[in-house]
Amino acid sequence: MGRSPCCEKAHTNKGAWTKEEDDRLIAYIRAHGEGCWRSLPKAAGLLRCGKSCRLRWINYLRPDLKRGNFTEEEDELIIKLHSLLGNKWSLIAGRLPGRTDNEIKNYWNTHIRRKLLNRGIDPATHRPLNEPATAAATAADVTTISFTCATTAANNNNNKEEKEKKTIGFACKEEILHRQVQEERCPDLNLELRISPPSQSNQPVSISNQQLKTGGRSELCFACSLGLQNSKDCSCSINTIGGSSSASSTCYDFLGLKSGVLDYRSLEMK
DNA sequence: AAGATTGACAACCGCAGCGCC
DNA sequence: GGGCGCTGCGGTTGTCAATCT
Repeated sequence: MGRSPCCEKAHTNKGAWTKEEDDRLIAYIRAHGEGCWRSLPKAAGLLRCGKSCRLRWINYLRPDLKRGNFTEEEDELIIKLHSLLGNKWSLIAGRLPGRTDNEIKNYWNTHIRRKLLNRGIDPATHRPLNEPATAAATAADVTTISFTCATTAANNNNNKEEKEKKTIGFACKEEILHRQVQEERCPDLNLELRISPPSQSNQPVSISNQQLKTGGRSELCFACSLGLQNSKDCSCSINTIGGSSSASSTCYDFLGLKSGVLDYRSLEMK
């Protein structure tokens, strides 16, 4: 097929950004706003590709960024989120205001990995390093969780679902296992994780403890189940455009953003 | 003091998803 | 429905400073 390159590499700068380039980028975005990264460099008079401009802005120049060291609370929150989400740095960053996915990814690789290893915890599986192989393998499997139960009946031949199975999703059996693992790991951690299949209300699958209590509401999309009910990814029927309050309030509260369950300052870690 | 090694983090690369035509 | 372009994401690399030998 052959996609055109994102920029004319021969005429673009690479490497570290200069103060002047930063100033130009900031001035342009202040005047015109974010977006249209491909045409931005030319319009702003920068010899950079749009991708580079976007990265520079998002990771270092955005005014709402919180620079400086990570706090102990942030450390522990990252660990908890990583145990749930894996290397979904953008999702993790979304729970840490002022932090970027790149920053968190780097911090994880340089600090937290070592910290967990020092604690005798495998940073990939969040299980003890001396865990028997079978248990470790089980935990590793849990990091790749799927919609299998929710979708196999109706969507056996759905390629998209197959892809989701390979990436991230939640299966009923595996979800329960995941929750059990989570509880073992962090017995004091209450993330109010409520996951259910996307718009498969007639299938009694993926029932969390909370759902058992409430009768198992399950009409929400995957985005909603991740607490992204107002995101562009939300496709569930209850999240209508215009966002009636009843619709959005019906969505689950992954990680307790709305309910405040995930007030990490109140979380205790051993 | 100088070279080697390690650590931290900024930046790049390639791919996938999505929307538009 | 399929091609194309844009954007965002995650993995990897590059660079520089600090530390070690």
